[in-house]
Amino acid sequence: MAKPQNTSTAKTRRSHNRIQPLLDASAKLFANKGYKETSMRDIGAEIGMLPGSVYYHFKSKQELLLSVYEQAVEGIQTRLLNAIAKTDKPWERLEVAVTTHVETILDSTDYARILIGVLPDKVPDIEAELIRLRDGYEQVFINIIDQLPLRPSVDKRLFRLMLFGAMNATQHWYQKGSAQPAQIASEYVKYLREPVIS
Amino acid sequence: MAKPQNTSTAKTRRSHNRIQPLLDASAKLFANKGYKETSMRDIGAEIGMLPGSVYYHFKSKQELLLSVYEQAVEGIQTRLLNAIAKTDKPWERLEVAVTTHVETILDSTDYARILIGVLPDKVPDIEAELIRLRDGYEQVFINIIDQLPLRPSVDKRLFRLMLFGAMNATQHWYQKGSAQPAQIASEYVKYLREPVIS
Amino acid sequence: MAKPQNTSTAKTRRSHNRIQPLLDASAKLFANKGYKETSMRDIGAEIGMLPGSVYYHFKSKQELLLSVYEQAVEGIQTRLLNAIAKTDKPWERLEVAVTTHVETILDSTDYARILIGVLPDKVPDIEAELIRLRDGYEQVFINIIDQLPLRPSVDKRLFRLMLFGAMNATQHWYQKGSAQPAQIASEYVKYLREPVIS
Amino acid sequence: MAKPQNTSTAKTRRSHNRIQPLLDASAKLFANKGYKETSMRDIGAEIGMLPGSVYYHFKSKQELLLSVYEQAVEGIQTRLLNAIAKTDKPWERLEVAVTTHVETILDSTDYARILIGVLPDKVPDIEAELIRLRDGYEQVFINIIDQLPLRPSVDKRLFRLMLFGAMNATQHWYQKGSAQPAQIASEYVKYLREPVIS
DNA sequence: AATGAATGAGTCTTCATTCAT
DNA sequence: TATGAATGAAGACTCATTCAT
Repeated sequence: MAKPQNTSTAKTRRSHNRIQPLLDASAKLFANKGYKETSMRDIGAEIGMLPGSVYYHFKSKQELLLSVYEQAVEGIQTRLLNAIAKTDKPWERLEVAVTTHVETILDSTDYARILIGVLPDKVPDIEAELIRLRDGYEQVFINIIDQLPLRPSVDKRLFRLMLFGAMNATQHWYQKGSAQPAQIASEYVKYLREPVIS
Repeated sequence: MAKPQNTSTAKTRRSHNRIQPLLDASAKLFANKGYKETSMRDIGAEIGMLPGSVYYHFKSKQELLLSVYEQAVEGIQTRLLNAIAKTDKPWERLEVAVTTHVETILDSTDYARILIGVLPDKVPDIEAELIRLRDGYEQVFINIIDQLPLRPSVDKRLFRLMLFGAMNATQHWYQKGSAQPAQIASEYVKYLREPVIS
Repeated sequence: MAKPQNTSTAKTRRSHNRIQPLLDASAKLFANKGYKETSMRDIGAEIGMLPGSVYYHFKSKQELLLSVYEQAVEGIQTRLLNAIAKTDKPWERLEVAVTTHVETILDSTDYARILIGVLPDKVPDIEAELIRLRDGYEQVFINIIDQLPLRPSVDKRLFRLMLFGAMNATQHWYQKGSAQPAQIASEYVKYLREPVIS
Repeated sequence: MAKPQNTSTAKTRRSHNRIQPLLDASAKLFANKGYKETSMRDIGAEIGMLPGSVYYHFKSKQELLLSVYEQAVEGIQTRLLNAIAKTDKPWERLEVAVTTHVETILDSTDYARILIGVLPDKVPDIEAELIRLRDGYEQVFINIIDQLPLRPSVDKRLFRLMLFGAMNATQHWYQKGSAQPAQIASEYVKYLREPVIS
């Protein structure tokens, strides 16, 4: 997912110009090693900054995670909304959405990977906030699925949770070289949309 | 999953029986807080033992995790095999398997939850061993899915990974009171087996 | 051996000057109690610092020892070279060298005592480095002995090892008040230089 | 040095028959790794005994060291006395003594190596006792040197300390294959006895 | 805006020792 | 005689955080 374009004015940008590198470094490390496994020293070192200096910009490690999380959600959500804007057909929209989601959490910047890799319940102090952010994003899926012509017996919430579980799990087994993210995504949709039985 | 039943006499039981409490305590804490987030002090305290004493029984925290993991795999696998033994029909077998898996990781002991909650790549030193154990269990699913009469265009590996992702994710959102684990499971199978489209 | 004189101004001195006190404290404790017997807590306490704080300056106990060892070698070597520069006569040079060595390891700073008191093979991880440093110093003696007009039947290496053994052992039995280090040194040289037989 | 022959009666021997293996194991480990570096667990393991069991035979690690030390002194002393009994000539006696000592601390059992390798001042609680034992042995050398026809200007104590330092240091640099212990020993005596100057 | 220095609580682990059995 | 189990103190080291400069 693209780093969120900086919309701030020249003035604020100047004073905050270590913020973005800091977020990028954190995103990278949180995504690759995990939140707990990443130290403030690691983060600082990544951009040639001492651990104490990081505190000038963020008042705690949790704040850092929160900011990264915010940018991550904003980024993936923007991308998703752009992608689904291209069509009106419900199942096509779902496929595009699934493809976008899977592609984003698999190969793009490190930001989106955090959304799946860092579990809110491992950071109790900001768990609620993290979940709130994530829920905002998932709402897009709720809407898409809501438009789907599904049999009444299908529980749309369960359907979404199933889909999310499947999509997010790709991060744990996907490795470059085998199937492409987009292929995985459309297969998943296909298994749900068409009868799988021979 | 059943804790290995203690077949020893009352006499011999006295000596060995700090191992199992230790494993139980570890399972509980690893499952609830995470591996890294659980300290040897926590584990010891859980059964009224000092941190150093734990080392009489396990030579490292990793060894403890490994043992817990082994028991977890053994337990869930036994349970699964028993469950699917009741029927021969492929789709029924799958449904039973999915139900068993979901029920096990949701409500039974803390052991099975570790299988989903503790990611092997967070414990590099024993990562391979952990994966090996887990793969043994997943093989059962591979076999079940292999027997399914699926359209040739369905990639069985992807099908399984999708299912696993969906099943394991339940652990992150399930809360007692709403849908029952068994219901969730059979819904998931239904979405795959029957056309969801109205 | 002279501690490196601090040439910095009062201003800059403030920041850096915990390193040298730390080395001094380590030298003292390593020399008096031994490497293994000295804890990071001991070292920190010696200069009113908490154990964790020591790690701001040195990344491990071994690094600390290594630095102390380096300063020790540098100090004794400088002192030795200065001392032998005063004369050209081979036996005089040896006597001056022996005297300097013995005096240094007996009464001067704690640094030199470490060279004899801390055996490299007790610190396997940096053993090679320690030996390399020590060898650099011993080379000076090799050169001095090489200039000595000795009977061809004398094995210069053994001669040196004998001398070193004798000199360094003084540290284990010497106590202030009896013979002076310089006297001991010149006696040792005399026993080798002149016939000891009546 | 030969393990001290067991002079106890059949009765006491029977009850103490784990003592000697324990001492042997300790001697081996203390000599190879050092006193502090050897744990009671290491010692027990060496003879298939649990750490707690060792305490049935010795009430502390220090007691163990003390016993090992006693046997070591007894052994090397017996060997030395036997060796020097063969001649009356003072310088020959010295050469035999030096040879015996060096051979013993270099190649024989692990016992004698402890005498040089374990420094009494690292075990303050029994330091005095250890020194007393060692002094008993060194007395033999005092006597031998006393018989030597030395110039009056030679300080016999210093002469002995020099010799001991040289002899004991061999343990730190000697490696099988180069000069033989006996050769080293006789060279050392030669350097003192005959003028080394060409 | 950042650094250098330090803190204090916590991490896993080791080990001499004790003691009931 | 020896074991199994546990203790408690200590070990090296890590880390989020603070703060004067």
